[in-house]
Amino acid sequence: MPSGRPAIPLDRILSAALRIADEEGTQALTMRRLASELNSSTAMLYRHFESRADLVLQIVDYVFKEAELFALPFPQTDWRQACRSLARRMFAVLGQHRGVAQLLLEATPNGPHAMVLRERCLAMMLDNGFAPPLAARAYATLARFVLGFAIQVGRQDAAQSAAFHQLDRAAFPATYALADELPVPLEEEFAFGLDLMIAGLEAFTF
Amino acid sequence: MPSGRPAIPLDRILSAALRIADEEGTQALTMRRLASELNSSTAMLYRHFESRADLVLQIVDYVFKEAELFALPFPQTDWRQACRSLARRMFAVLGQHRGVAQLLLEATPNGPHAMVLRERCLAMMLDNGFAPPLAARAYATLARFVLGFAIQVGRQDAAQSAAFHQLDRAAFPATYALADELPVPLEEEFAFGLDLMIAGLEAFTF
DNA sequence: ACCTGAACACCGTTCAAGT
DNA sequence: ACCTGAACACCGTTCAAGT
Repeated sequence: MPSGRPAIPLDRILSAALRIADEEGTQALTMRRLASELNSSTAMLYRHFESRADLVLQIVDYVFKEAELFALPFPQTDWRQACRSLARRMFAVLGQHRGVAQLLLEATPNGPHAMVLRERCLAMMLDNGFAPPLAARAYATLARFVLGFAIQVGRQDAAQSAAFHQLDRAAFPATYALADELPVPLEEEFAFGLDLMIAGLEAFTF
Repeated sequence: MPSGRPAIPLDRILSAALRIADEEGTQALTMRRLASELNSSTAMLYRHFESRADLVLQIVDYVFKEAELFALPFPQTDWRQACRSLARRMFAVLGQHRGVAQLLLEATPNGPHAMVLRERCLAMMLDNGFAPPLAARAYATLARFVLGFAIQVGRQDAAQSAAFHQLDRAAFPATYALADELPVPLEEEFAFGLDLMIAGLEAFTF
């Protein structure tokens, strides 16, 4: 092929990387795998990214932009609903992209989209009468709560549910009695924990 | 050296592995590194562990045993204090051993110690009048909350705190106003979130 | 029986050499 | 200017060969 071949656009690299991470898991996202997916070489990738960690950073920002979390409408009338819907949306997005939550552990998102989202959320809390220290702690805690649960998506043992019914009833009476309720699906744990935290926040806002 | 040299005891391997993971991070815990720490070879490790994942599993169980979480006294008079102290202890243990929380993501702990701990916690909740579905959800959610936060220990950017004071005040008024409160230390986020969840649980227990 | 050295098939990263 | 093939220093895992 002659000399006029264009450089591979960044968007195409990132979407290919995201697809690999989602479909085959984070560990399958290697520089060689990504390069071969693009019919190119690993050295070419180092023209776009300083390192594998840098690639990860750019993928995270790409997802934030794709999800347009920052564009969520905030019904300022009720901070409970605003917090609930934002947290759920964020959890859903991170859960959908398996690899991204794990990547988020390595680098806190300080890209432009994440900053706008934080600003809008903090402003909403202040508008609703949250004292400044409470707003800061509430936002930080909720954000970390979402990430902490999102990172655990898809890690449940399938074989675990049957084990609770085969326990020694005498040694584990309480666990045996709750065998029908265990294990709790992660999504339900998330929703329940979120409701508990919002209910707990009520006590701080009069 | 003659033939009588004994096999390396499992405890010595696991404690060496834990020390490497704690001091140098999970990524430094390679089979070669661990083998050379023991003045041995990688092939020898495969006599004790089926794979690296299996090594990880045994390290997790080793920590549970070391921490003796299952031996915590439960003051059955107050479920709030019992939940609070157990969650804090667990968080502290996991936070202290940097690598272990990360390893816990890969394999839910179903070792004997984890099972005893779960039994005692569920029994305590039932004794305090929790309805069975509530006890199951409360325990599952609290356990996952602890792990979700513990896994984020030690991942904070040191350079981040200064950034909040250098923001464009017009574009980010709320964030700028809260610059003194941000970022919230992870330990404080954990304690605050735990208090919120326990406060939220009050509503379910009359 | 237990361990070793060396091999196999991978990684991330770099760089002289091509067009 | 942009890309490539090949190299370097690593991985986890396996296995014939030693004692």
